[in-house]
Amino acid sequence: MQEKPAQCQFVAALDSIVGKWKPIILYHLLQGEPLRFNELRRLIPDITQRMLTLHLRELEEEELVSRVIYPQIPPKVEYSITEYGKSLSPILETLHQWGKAHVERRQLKLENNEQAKTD
Amino acid sequence: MQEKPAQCQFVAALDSIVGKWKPIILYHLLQGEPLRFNELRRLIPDITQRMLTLHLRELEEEELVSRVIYPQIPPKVEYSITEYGKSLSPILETLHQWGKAHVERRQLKLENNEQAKTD
DNA sequence: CAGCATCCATGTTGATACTG
DNA sequence: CAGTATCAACATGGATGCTG
Repeated sequence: MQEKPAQCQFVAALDSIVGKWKPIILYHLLQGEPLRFNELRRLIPDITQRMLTLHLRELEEEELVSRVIYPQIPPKVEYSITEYGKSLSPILETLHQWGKAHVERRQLKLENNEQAKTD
Repeated sequence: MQEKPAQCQFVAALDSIVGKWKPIILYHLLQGEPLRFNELRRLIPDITQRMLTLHLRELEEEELVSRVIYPQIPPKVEYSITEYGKSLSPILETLHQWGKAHVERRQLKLENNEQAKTD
């Protein structure tokens, strides 16, 4: 632990966040409303059933998301962000802001390249 | 782009940061001093030559890191953080803080479980 | 010193079909 | 509705040997 202290924390944090769909799942749940399985699917059109299940299980395992089952037919399951999960909000927000700027910057570069060609 | 705006930014941001070793590489370069290839290897003992090369190339590609070659024998190459790369600092810092708390929390839970057993 | 090339092991995600 | 199971594809990382 002593010889690679910084790395541990990064890895621990990133493990909770990475996974192709975790940030976007957390993002939606951080809006505050509990969401049902199929509601999440609709909000994240490209995700497969399988990956949504897997990632939700992992987030639940880490106590970032809570899962409430209503024992009824048809089944109803609601996912919501936990108090602990809310502590991720600053990270997600920072990532979101930076990502936005990053995309815009990349876009600008492409446009400049196009411009250079026609000059 | 319109139907999944949030996702794009997250993915864009995370792409720049993930990769098993990127955060730790950026972390070291963010200290300010330019570092040579083998200096980075020493600072990150577990990384392989291959991965250090690959990740540095990707970071360079995104203009987060700059690579300066001194044409001499033996070769000398220095890597340093770019101005743009410095904009990642808040993200890395936030991740680092959260990761630290996350690890401590997990540790606490384990201890409590041990405690429960002996009770 | 600072790499590149090759091959291989593993992990992650996707496609598809099926179920209480 | 909210999953599970299985198989296949692809991405990521590691080990090793070689080079200007």
